[in-house]
Parts: sequence; C-alpha cells; structure tokens
Amino acid sequence: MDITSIIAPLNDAQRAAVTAPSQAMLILAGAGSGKTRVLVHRIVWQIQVNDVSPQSILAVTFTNKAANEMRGRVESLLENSASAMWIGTFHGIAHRILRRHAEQAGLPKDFQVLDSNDQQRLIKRLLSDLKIDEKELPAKEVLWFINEQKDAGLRSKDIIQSTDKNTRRFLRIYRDYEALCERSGVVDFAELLLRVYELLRDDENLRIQYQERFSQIHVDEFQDTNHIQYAWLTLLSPNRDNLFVVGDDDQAIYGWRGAKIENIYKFQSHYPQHKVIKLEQNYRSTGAILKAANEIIANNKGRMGKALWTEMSDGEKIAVYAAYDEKDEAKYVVERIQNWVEAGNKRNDVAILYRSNAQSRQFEEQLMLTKTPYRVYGGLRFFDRAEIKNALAYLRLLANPDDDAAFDRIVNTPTRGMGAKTIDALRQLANEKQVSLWIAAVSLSEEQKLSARAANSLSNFLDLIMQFENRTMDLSLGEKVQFVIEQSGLMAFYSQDKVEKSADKVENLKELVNAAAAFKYKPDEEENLSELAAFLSYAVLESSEPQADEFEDCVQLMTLHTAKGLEFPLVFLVGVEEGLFPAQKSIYEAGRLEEERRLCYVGITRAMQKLYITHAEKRFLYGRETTPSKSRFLGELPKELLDEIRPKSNVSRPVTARISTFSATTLPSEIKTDSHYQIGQKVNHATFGNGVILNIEGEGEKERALIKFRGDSRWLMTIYL
DNA sequence: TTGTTCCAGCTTTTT
DNA sequence: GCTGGAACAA
Repeated sequence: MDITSIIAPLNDAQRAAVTAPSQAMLILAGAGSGKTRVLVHRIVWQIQVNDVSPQSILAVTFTNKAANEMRGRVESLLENSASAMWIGTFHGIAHRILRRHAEQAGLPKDFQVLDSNDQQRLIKRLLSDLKIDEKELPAKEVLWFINEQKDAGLRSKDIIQSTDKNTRRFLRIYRDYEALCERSGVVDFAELLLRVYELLRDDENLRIQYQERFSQIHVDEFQDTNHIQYAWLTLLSPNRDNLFVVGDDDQAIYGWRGAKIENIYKFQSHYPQHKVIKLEQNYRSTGAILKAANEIIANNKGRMGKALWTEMSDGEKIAVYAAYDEKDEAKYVVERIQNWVEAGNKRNDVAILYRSNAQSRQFEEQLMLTKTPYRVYGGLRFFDRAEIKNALAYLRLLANPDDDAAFDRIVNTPTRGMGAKTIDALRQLANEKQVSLWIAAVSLSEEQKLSARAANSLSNFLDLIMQFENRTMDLSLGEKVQFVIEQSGLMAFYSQDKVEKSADKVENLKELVNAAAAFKYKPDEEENLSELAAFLSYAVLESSEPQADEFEDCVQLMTLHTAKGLEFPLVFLVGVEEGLFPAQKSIYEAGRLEEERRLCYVGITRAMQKLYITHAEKRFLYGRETTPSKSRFLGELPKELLDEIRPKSNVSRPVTARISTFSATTLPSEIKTDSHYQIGQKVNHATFGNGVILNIEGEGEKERALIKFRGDSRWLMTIYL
C-alpha cells in the first residue's frame, strides 16, 4: 500500500489528525490551515489504510458547494469514484434518509420540500385565516419562531402553554402550520432535520442500522451546527467515538441562524475520550495580515485559543483608506484594481467584501464606469426566480395536487379571473373541512355556489391540472416541463411585451426545460421516487449558484458571510465604520459584537497578499446622509501593521490636531473656504451644544458644515447655526 | 378583477 | 435609494 500520496503533503499536525486512530476527534482548524485537506485525506486514509468500506463513510457539510468540492477532492486523491460514500449537506443527507423511510417517518412517498419563501407564504395564509394583522405580527417573525423551535427540537405540543398572549398566538400558528404541512405532504428545511432526528430516536432498528453502517462520520464547519444537528450526530454515534469533526470557533458567524459554538464544548464533555488537534500553521496569508487577524480576534473572550502563524514574510502593510464619502471609497478601490490588472494580474484574484448587500451598488457603478468586468455573489439564484418558482409550482401540483403552497402560488398566475374573493372562499372551505385547497376547489366547483364566471375559471383551472397528468404520462422529464410551461400559459404570459425583462424570463423558462432534460436521477437502491419528484427536490435542495460566467476574468463582490471559505490574493474590506460594521443592531450586545468581530477576522483572513481596509467619513444610508466614525475594529489593529492613507479626521486624536491635518491640497475641491465660518471655529447649536467646525462645503443657503460635537460629528446647514 | 401609485422599512443566508 | 406590499382607481 502506497501511503505517501496521502501523507506527504501534510504538516505534522495535519498528519496527526489524518492518521489518528478511530476515536472522537476535534480538529480546531484556523483560517487557511488546510481544513478541507485534512478531511479529504482522512477519508482516503480510512479507506486505503484501514480498509474502511466506502459505504461506511459519512461526511456532512453545510453547503452543496462544500460537499461537491469534498467529493471531487476525495475522488481525485482516491483515483476512484466516491459514489458509495454519503457526502452531502445536513439537509441533503436528512432528505435521503427520509426518502428511504418515508412511511416510517409518517410522510407520503412523494413528499416535497418547502423552501423558506414558500414557508413564509403558508404562514401569511395562516395569519390572514386567523385574522391577525401582519402589522401586528409579521409573518417573518412567526417564521422565525417556528424555525427556532424546530431547530431546538421542539414540536408545538412540546411547548408549554403560556399565559402570555403573544406566545399563545405563536403557538397557535405553529400548530396550524404543522397541520397544514401535514395535509399538504410537504416538509420545510428545519423539518427535514427534526424528522430524521425523531425517526432515528424512536425507531431502534433503524437507528442501529445507520449506526452500524456509518462507521466513520466526518463533519465540516462544526462550529455552525445547531442543536438538532448535534443531537442527530450523537444519535448516529452514541459512544462509538467515530466522529471526526473539524471547525473553528473563531469563524462562527451564524449564531443568528441558530448555530451554537457551544457544541464544540459539548462535544468535549460528551466524548471524554476525545482528542483535540489544533491546526495553526497558515498557508494563505502574509505575516502582516495574519498578525492583524490574531490581534483582532484576541479581543474576544472565551475562545478555545489558537494562534495562527506562517512561514511567510510579513509582506506589505495593510492599507487603510479614509475616504471622503462612499463614492470616493468606490473610486479609490476601483483605481487600485485597475493598477493591479495593469500590472498583469487577474481580476478573478480580487475581492471586494462588504457587510451588507446594499453596499455593492457604489462599487458596481464605479466598475461599470471603468468597464471592469465583475460578478456580484448572493443575488437571486436561478431556482428562486419568480418565473421559475411558478413553473415549478405547476409541476409540484402535477406531482401532488394537495400541495397547498404550490396551489396558492399559481391558482391565479397567470391571471385567469380568480381574484381574492374566490380564493378566500376556497380557503375558508379548506379550513372548515381541514382539507387541501385542491380538494376544497374540487368540491366547491361541484357545489355550484360560485358566480358563473368564477365557477368557470375554477373548473378550467382544475381541468388544466388534471389534464397535465394524462397528457404528460409518457413524456420525458424535459418534455413534461416544456408541456407544462406552455399549457399553463406561463410562457405566453412572460412573453408579453409589457412584462418587465420579458426576454430574460422567457430565457430562464427555456433554461428550466434544459435543466430538466439534463437532469439525471440516480435512484438510491432504497428510494423509489418519480423522476419528477426527484427533480423538484433537487431544485429546492441542491441547486447551487449557477456558474455561468465562470470563465470570464472578473472582480468578485460579495458579503463577508459569503466569503467564508474562500481566499483571494487581493482583498478590499470596505465600509468599515461603526453602525455598518459592526452593524448597528449588533453594537449593544456583547455576544453579537463578538460575532461581528469574528466576521471581521474571517474578512481579514481571506486576503493572501494584500489587504485594503476602507471607510468613509460621509455616507448615504437609507437615503440619508450620515457621518459615521470609523469602526472600532480598526482601532484594534496594531498601528505598526497599518499604512494609513489620507488620514483626514481621526476620532482618537484631539480636535485641534485633526484640524491641522487639513490643508488646501487635501481639501476636496468643492469645499469653499471663503464663507464666514471657518474650519476650526467653535460654534454653539441649540440641540447639540458646543462644537467645532471640521469641514465646510457648499455656499450661501446651501452651505453646510461638518461639526464635531461631544460624542459624534454631523453635517448641519450653516444657516441654522 | 386588474393594474397603478404610494408609503414604510431596511444585517448577515443556506438548506 | 430601493423594494415589496397595501390601498386605491379603472
């Protein structure tokens, strides 16, 4: 057995992890320390050296992208197919298990998966049925509540009745929601996990079957697991000490989504025989970048403790640019990118990272202006587009007419003369009889209680859906999709000129037909699912970001969250200001502030060669002008690592000192200095008290001054002074 | 029933 | 400043 290819590319710590005997293993892997490599090599080690059968391998990740990458890398190291291994996301694996045992899990054979969008629609429907005003109780909040309960493993019946009116209302909706999903034959994302947990908990035979099957369990991004995922893992590996988990407490940035870093500590007490290995050597970044990252994260309390180091030299300092406003910030960044490209580097190697999606606009404008190709991540994904979701809803109804979420979505899309009134009548009947909308529709159209026009529309709709089944029976999946898109009237609807971006939408629908035609269903020996149902699940669960422009060399724009797991030679961390990053809503709670700091750590550690951090002194936010101060995170970076460019006003310096940093040459040209106010002048404001003028712009009635008051500085019209 | 206009609200996101 | 949802008119 030649094991050199598995072992040779590893450092000591990595090798210790990969070759450790089967036991509970916790690998604390710092950013850029080769975490995926360790997982991949561990799996191959188990197979090639310890003769573990590929069927016994389970590897769970959070995203499809990570799962696909892992599978690909295992296959290339193994030089063999990894199809016998279960490598997938938590949700994907749960889905697979439920498909195999749908009946035991109390689900219909062809159950479908609801995405969060559909989930919210159902909740909206419940709220309106219960005559609850959305202004009082937004659907989003209910959605949150329900998911939170499910993530904690709680059904509505498990929650203790409360006297609090609000809690009771939440509970009531939760209960109705469970019933609605039940009769629609659908499960939401959180339900996938909870169902599998309950299935394995309650069915001993099944539990033992899976415990025996998966002799080696690997978990990626362990710090992001939530309560139910952890519980699920412990069911699969009660005490056999075969869990190999990899994570980094410093990169836990999904607390707001229910992830529990505490699972790392829990793991240690739950598996007393566990072994911890820290991967601290970083292969990604220069010394300066790494030192900055270490300094920042050291401000957090209760860390597991890890210090990244590198053999690389310090490299360039971190450039900090104090922009005049958000436009200046974008200009500065794009200029640096142009220089980078002119020096013969690739745009693909550049990332602009921001805290919130709204910040991308300024950069996009500037990039467009300079004709620099770019790509924004995190937009609407293909299967989330309205036209695609509508087409899929018709297909879902074809697969299962009781799917209320699908029914609700397209019963009047394209409009076919059934307005709110008819649909209300349907809902009412469905609620009374506790049946699906479809069944209610059938009986309503038989009863002939509707107006002639509504009755006619309704029966046409019912005929349409029923026809689908007969007329598509012998068609291939691609043909089926094509047929449904045409016959439903969707294609005609989106082809109209008055529809905005009609050409794109038609194109997308055609693309859906292509996707269906190309879809290959490889049934698992124990699943028997119709091809259509399999395609629909795929669309919800596994559709990853379309990589259409993969081949074009373009600048990458994304949020810090999206950037996790990626690396770029040149990184711009932009909008590093109080209120933006850390986000306003996270400032007042220590836990959330620490999560923001971890996010900052993630951002810094994305950079390989050169990192730019920018902040603006003036920024339009929500259509309003603000004068944010620079982020506290900047202050946490050691000065000697920074190269501060155009440091204009600096909050930490005394006011007199900062005024002296202004000179005629650094003042933006639009600033008029010949007003009767002067920079440095002391003023008194009725509301804000005493202050000092830091900056003046505009003239006459439009003259405004940036004034530093006790606390913060703000722009005010001088005529009001 | 359908199309338009107006107004509040606004981190992060995968499955 | 943009978006989605609700209130309006046709």
